[in-house]
Amino acid sequence: MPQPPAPRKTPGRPPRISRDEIIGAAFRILDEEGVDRLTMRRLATEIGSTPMALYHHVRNKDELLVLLLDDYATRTLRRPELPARPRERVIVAAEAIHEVLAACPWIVTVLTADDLLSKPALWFVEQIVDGFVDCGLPLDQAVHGYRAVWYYTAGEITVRAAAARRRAEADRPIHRESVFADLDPDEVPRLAQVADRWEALTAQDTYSDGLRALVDGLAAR
Amino acid sequence: MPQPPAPRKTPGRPPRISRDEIIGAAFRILDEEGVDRLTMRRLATEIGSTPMALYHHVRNKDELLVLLLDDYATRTLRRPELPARPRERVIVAAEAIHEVLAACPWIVTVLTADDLLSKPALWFVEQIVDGFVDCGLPLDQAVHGYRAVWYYTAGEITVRAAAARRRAEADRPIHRESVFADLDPDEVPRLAQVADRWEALTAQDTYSDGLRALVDGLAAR
DNA sequence: GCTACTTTTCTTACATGTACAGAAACTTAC
DNA sequence: GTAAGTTTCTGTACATGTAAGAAAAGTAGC
Repeated sequence: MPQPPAPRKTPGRPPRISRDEIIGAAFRILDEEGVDRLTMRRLATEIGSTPMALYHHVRNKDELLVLLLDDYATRTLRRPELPARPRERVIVAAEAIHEVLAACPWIVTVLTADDLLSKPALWFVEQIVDGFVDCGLPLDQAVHGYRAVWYYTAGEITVRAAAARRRAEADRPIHRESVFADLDPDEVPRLAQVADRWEALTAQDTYSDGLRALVDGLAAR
Repeated sequence: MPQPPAPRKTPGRPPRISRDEIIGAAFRILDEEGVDRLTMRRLATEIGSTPMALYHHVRNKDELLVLLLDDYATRTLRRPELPARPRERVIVAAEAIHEVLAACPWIVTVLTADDLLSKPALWFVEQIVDGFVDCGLPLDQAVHGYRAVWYYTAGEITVRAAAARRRAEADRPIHRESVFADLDPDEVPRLAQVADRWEALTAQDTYSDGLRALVDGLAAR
């Protein structure tokens, strides 16, 4: 004879939805309809509930996005083969994080809201800190080194995402153009020199180059 | 005899408010009541107009904030004495930008929306690019160097602002604590080692240290 | 004067995140 | 059974940014 599915022991009204269900539905919406369609109302109807019911499982929309990122990272982050040289280890670990984050631009609004110290990322943070220690840095400085790498990485992602968003809304008169339009070659000669190539130059992906420079500089202390 | 204030020649309904007036009022509100009170409605009543009238002088709220930042930077940015050594020049210029931005946390939402290529900042960008060129970098690499510095700077500001915001809302169970609560010393030994000092370590201001490392690494190419 | 045109302002309306106040659906104690 | 307590859910309401269109206030040509 079939039992009642799970004889609950906790008091109170039994939940009809769960945090996992919310995250799953949110991810579906994100995937199929884009980040703009991911609203609390849309999400509620997706799981057959009401907007405010969500707030019993998630503090607010930002936390939901953080949880989504956690979930995504857990499924996506694969621990790479780490090179033996500590400096390379730092770089590979940072690049792995960067790669995952760069692939999901929707987290940008939350990227800074929590500094990516989610559990799946901890191993990578460990590798970075440990790599710096193996480079000869004292532990405290190694942590600061990780912070510097994180600042650089988070900045790259957010700035690049903003640039992409700006390109997408091509109708607006691009701010940069107007600034670059009348550069005074006496005042800012270098900028005037590259003005026409600025767009192309800044479109290049130089994350790894900058990262290596940063790590080199940090390890050389 | 007093003339009618300015015999207009342009057709159309004469404007009752100006962009400058909007920015001025916005700044007053920002200063006196904080960024949370700076809403389009509040701003409209401040200058005796209606919310939608603002939109004829400003594309949207983000652009308003960018304009505000421009205005603020124009009044605040003072060109510092630049050292002779190119590497130091880059650092001083970057620190000047950082100092101004760090002082007004309200721009964080816009920081990335436009990459600070506003006119008052151009001189500083020039100094950074020129400093890298004088370090021996080809012009293209110098521009990339500036980008790296900007990524690092923007990241530092936004991440730090987010951390401050999080500290301000001290009621919520801080995410970081829960992540750091049960660190497995076998899995992440370094992190477990610094877990109790993490908060203090990351609260330190290490912007300049990281910047120097980055610039050193970039200049060494 | 009047009409056409232009530019700015105002009114109304909507989507969004979320606060707040109960109502609903359980368990436990009697 | 009933009462108390706890947790989850629902309904309503508000502040916000802003889209769309109507109205207002001018100029230019007649």
